[in-house]
Amino acid sequence: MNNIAVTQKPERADKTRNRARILEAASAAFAEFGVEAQMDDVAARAGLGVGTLYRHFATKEALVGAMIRERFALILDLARAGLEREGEPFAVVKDVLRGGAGVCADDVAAQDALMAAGDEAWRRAGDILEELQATMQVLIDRAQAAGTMRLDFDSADVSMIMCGVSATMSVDGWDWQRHLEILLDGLAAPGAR
Amino acid sequence: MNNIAVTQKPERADKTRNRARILEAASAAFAEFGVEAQMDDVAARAGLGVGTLYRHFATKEALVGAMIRERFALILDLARAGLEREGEPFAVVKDVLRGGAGVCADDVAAQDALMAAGDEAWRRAGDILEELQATMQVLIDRAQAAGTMRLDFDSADVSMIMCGVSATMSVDGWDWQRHLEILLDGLAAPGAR
DNA sequence: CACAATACGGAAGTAAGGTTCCGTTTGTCA
DNA sequence: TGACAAACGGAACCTTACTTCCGTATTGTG
Repeated sequence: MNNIAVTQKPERADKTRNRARILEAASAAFAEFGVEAQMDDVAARAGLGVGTLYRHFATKEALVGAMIRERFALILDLARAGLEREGEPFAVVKDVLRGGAGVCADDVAAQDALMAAGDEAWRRAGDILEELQATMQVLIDRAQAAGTMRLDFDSADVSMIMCGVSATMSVDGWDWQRHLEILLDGLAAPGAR
Repeated sequence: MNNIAVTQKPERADKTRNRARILEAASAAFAEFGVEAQMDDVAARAGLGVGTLYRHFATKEALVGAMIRERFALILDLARAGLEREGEPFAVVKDVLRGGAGVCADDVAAQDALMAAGDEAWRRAGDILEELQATMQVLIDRAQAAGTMRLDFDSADVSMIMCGVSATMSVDGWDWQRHLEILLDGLAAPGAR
């Protein structure tokens, strides 16, 4: 984008530090209040003024977008690790999905915020989401080729079911792990369970 | 509640008519804008002033609560009809769930509004939800007794998975029916599919 | 038909929270 | 160490919606 002028001054140290602080504070704030978390609160937790927050992230949506990126980068790592794994391919798919759900569940309320995030926030993470989808597709292809996974399911559907599971994480008393397991059982090839 | 004085004057005709209009208008507005639908807009669609809207529903939350009631009353009818049906009990459970999802999908964006509704709105529909749950439990018991449905699932989990499916309905390009079918396959007794 | 009683209309009030602005402070480099 | 650019702080601003209030209109009854 703006890397045309390659010889630019390095970023000031406080800026780098503060960006990290903001992201951390935002995680905490969104975890506590969901989407309702307030910019003032995020800034306070980071020990900074709102003005500073806004110089790092021009809008609340941009901040949420950055958080989405971080989270999906984590999940992408899991999926990539799955590519290397030996063993029954459908089992690998299931483990990756369990892992991904785990990442979301680690921080349920922040998850809540992501679910309510606008299109714009998601667009900002578009490249990572695409890569994640491509990786999942490879894993799915393997499992389907092995005959252990149902055929009418692809990487686009992964987002759908993970969104469904995530949506249920924030309700007390609901057991999202069972929800996920039911879904995973449903993903098995007919007769393979 | 306030039916102690049984001999009260009948409601004025315009009041009854307007209440119905508001509910209809609210459906349309929520369908178009989700939770973001505005009270002013609902009033305008009903051809009424905001003041009138507020005399019928004291807060936005109360209005949403009334809508939730209406919707779940419909689903409750489906579940009750399921009680009468002959045939394989797990198939009945599946059909009722498909029907319930259909009711939600009829009006996806309104569904969106319900998902984002606060606790208070849900509490107002508490009695219907309880009855729905009790009815579903009967259907589930039958299916589990027949050995065709997985045993680690009860009526409380119904809300969870339906919420998961509903969360998924409002995204273009996602096939919530497949999502539901995967879940239903996962609900079968192990080895029964 | 007139009179209560009930309901309606919609402008104005209010609260909440995202965003801006500009004076002050901090970091970097010579 | 001094000077300039880059960052910061946070009070004030502005928009957006929900809600209230009270004068006006409608309904139903004797």
